[in-house]
Amino acid sequence: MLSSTQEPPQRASDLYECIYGCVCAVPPGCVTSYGAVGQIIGCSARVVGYALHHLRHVARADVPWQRIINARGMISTHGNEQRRLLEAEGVVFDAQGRVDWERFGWRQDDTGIQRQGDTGTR
DNA sequence: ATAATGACTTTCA
DNA sequence: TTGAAAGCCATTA
Repeated sequence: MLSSTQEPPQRASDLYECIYGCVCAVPPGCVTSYGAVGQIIGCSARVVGYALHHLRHVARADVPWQRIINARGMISTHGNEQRRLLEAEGVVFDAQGRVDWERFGWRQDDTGIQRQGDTGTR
């Protein structure tokens, strides 16, 4: 698999594996959003969040759940703690506690920057 | 089987 | 600009 970081989900449990695979595919020092992963694997953002939350129920230290933040580039829950971990990864937060998608916003097709003048201000 | 929940997203006021 | 409500889909009870 050259680029397929995850395979099509055959079952609900496999769907979680897809999500974990996609999260694991995120390089260190980068962040992505729930919706982004949801679009990549083909499910809603809520499911991604639910899957990541399920990580607490299982031992999945291999999954950098910290790199997954909400669409606004901010952290919803466990803010301060997760933010500290991301900073340890090399991610920088601005005064508003937001991350610059221009620099850290990772996508499956990060082979090039393809964003369109989005300054990150939504 | 149905109902409720949830680490989200987007839109309207 | 910020704030609140609805929509979304899978999991769990």
